[in-house]
Amino acid sequence: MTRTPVWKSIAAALEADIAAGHYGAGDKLPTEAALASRFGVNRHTVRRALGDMSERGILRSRRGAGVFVEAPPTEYPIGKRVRFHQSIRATGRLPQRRVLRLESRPGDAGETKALELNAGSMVTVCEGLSLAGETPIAHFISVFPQDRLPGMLHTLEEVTSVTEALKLNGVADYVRRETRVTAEMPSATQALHLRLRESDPLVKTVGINEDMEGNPVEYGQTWFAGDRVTLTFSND
Amino acid sequence: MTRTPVWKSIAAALEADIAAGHYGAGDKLPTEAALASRFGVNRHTVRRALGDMSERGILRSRRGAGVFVEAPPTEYPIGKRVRFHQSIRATGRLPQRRVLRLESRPGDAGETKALELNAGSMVTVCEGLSLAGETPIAHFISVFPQDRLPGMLHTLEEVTSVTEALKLNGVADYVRRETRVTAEMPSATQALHLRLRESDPLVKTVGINEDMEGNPVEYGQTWFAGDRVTLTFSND
DNA sequence: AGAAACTATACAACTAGACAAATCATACGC
DNA sequence: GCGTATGATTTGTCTAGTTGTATAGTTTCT
Repeated sequence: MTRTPVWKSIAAALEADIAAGHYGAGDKLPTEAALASRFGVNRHTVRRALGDMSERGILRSRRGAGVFVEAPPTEYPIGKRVRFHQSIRATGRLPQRRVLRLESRPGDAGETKALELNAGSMVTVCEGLSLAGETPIAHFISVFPQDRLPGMLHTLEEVTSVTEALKLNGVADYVRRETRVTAEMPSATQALHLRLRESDPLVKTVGINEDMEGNPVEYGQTWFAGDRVTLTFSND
Repeated sequence: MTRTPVWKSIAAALEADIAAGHYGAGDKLPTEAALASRFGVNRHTVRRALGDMSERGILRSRRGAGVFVEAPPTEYPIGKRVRFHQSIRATGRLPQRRVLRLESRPGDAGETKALELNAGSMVTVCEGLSLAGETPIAHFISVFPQDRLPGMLHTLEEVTSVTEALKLNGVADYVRRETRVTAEMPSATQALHLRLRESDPLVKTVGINEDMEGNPVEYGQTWFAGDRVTLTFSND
């Protein structure tokens, strides 16, 4: 008789609730147990509905915490000027960076080549997370030439915006020379930091920013949580 | 689908930090609360990681004071006497070897030359993993001269320490004649065995041990997981 | 008979919050 | 200058709640 499975109608009911504004982005749904009793079914049946919605990106569950309504993906424009803080602020959320590592060391072959330095030149490395509000968006490793920007290490300890840090080091403006995009699977640590499963793919961008004289000032690798961000390219 | 528990990734990340020298012996780690927010998890999850590391002797915590680095994961001294079991035990952890391959065969050109044997002489080969506690530290291939040490093949089946195996074959003591160090990227198999990404570099050492009469008794190649081990050289 | 949907139970992993106990830094009194 | 009181920090412990996963059994439809 029941042509449609129970779990599908549960998913539909929950989607209707969300569409009606009953639950907004970021809100916590009732617990699986509560939903199970509300719909008069077993918890596993609810879980199937929730699992389906999670796969479609509507929900995200955190073990031990609950199930939450996911925000629609952030539009991240990549063009001549790539500015993280501006992009996030445009979506009405608070851009943040959390620094995981900050060090000076000799650059490896790839880094010195990208920054057009002599082999073995010192570089300043900043690794961290980009957040929109509370949600981690991306994991990045930025490499700066230390001889051209000797004060970056110190500046980055106090300033979280790259744009601002560069400005404080004499780079008033900078533009993106090139951006390469690939897909990668997250390492265990990345999955942890970005709060996603090891099976969720990342979008990796490798980019070089140069100052107005054409000198490279930053070689950056960024791993975006694929389903939280939509990269958009424009030639402006 | 979280294959590796979160707390294990946290422990691994902290161990890597310690191995990289971000926190030295005796240093105080960030507070549990700070680590929790850095990794985006609950404090209890951090505590589980710290507890695991404490059990392995890497950390020591004092109520009200903080968590301190007891011993860096692996300071691996390379000098006249290179003793894997001693080095690991000194860090308060259980040294282990897991044998992957054990065989006798004619030695190739490089092996017979290093061991000062006639071309085509038989050698005993032992390939395996070195572990500190649960953590794989290195992948090694040891080659022994079979005519000087005919019993090694059998002894190595029962004894995990090279020092002990050599002693049982009449080599009471031995010293390192020379050690060469290079960097290599791991093969897929090595990455798997050492539980690291194929992008994580290895430190490769090639060494010759000789008995007190100056006869080579072991020609060993070892690939260390670069972020878990710090090789230290001394001329004692 | 077999597959799909659903139920039932149990445990592991993680979150959340609260409070106790030890430690540390600082100000105060003398 | 020195000991002490005090309050903030930090780890240790406890209770409770939530999601993830595994196993096994029942119903229903074809």
